[in-house]
Amino acid sequence: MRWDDINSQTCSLARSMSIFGDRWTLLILRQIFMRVRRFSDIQQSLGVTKHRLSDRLTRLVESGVIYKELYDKSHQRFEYKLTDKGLDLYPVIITIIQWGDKWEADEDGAPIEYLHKDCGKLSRPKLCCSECGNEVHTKNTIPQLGPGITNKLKRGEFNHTDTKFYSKIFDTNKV
Amino acid sequence: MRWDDINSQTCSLARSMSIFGDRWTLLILRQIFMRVRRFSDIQQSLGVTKHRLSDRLTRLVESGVIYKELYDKSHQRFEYKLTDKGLDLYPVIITIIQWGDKWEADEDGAPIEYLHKDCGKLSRPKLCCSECGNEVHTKNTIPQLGPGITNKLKRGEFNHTDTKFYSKIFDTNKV
DNA sequence: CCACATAGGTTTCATTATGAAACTTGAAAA
DNA sequence: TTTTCAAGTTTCATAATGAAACCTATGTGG
Repeated sequence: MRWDDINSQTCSLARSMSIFGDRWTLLILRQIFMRVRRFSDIQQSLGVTKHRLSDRLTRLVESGVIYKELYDKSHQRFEYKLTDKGLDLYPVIITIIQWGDKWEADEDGAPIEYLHKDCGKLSRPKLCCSECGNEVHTKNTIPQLGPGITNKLKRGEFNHTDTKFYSKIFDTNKV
Repeated sequence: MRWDDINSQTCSLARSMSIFGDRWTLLILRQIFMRVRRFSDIQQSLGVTKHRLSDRLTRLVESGVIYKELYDKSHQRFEYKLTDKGLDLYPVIITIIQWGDKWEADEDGAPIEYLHKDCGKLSRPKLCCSECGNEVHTKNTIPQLGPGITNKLKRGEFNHTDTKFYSKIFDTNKV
């Protein structure tokens, strides 16, 4: 299956991967979160080639994750800033960093720590239930078919790729 | 910069990307979380080529995210299961799915919903502070240099790549 | 017993994606 | 006037990926 075909699937993870499922995109976004917002600053700090960076930034603008803002009119130069859609990637980046801190850091510990303004303490953010506030993990959640699938099934619009994708997980005939 | 060089950086995000920063790895792990654990089941459900799948599974085993468990002795066949390190990727996958549900789903809504056993309600997990429990987002957190950097700086072991990486974000001379 | 099927791969080869380095462009600083 | 700089683009070699055929050790139906 090709890159561009993946995001046609009815799967939020697959669609997300079609936007930032590569080596660089999340690193670029992290720099932007950290206020490294100009082309050459991002390029030099990450060691990504200009070619690749240019391509990734274009794609991120196209998918509405970042936008360009003029900061030097005479040179027509831009800073890259996060849209609301991009700002919403903060939990994704933090969660991955948390995992890396725990499982891939060396003996020295976490490279960066996060101070939470609300309480003034160093925070290790956790994933919590929106309803009861308890921590969420594999063992205490049950995935079930949502409207994105059941509606399509009712209308008979569930395609072959999606059927193969979900039939191993759910009994899609039982809806 | 090459793929294999990235994870030598002192950055938890970069190191994580060197493990699952590609189109397929997180999709494969998601299937394993969803109990799709055999080679051909994963392969057919995702539409990934056998070649790629074989390669990705090998890498995930090597990096300690999954392990092989014999389920058919005469055929020497294995299921792929998550280690503790792999199970800890659940928040990463859920957080990305949440983002995809919000920003990339079609009108029908989320393909899959998650029932939280603790409270019996459909949950939209959020990132919360480990100390005070309040939600964590860009605006209310302050990143600061952690021991993973300061210790190396004190010992003079901070390399050129890392310096370039962090100097745009922090004043690493001030430590 | 023979032909065929099945799971879980590996091999081969064409296509894409990526990296490295040189080139471009327009303005400004020395 | 020459040089520098930011922000790219172009070119070309190398690496990653996809598609499809092949392999191997069972198991099954006739």
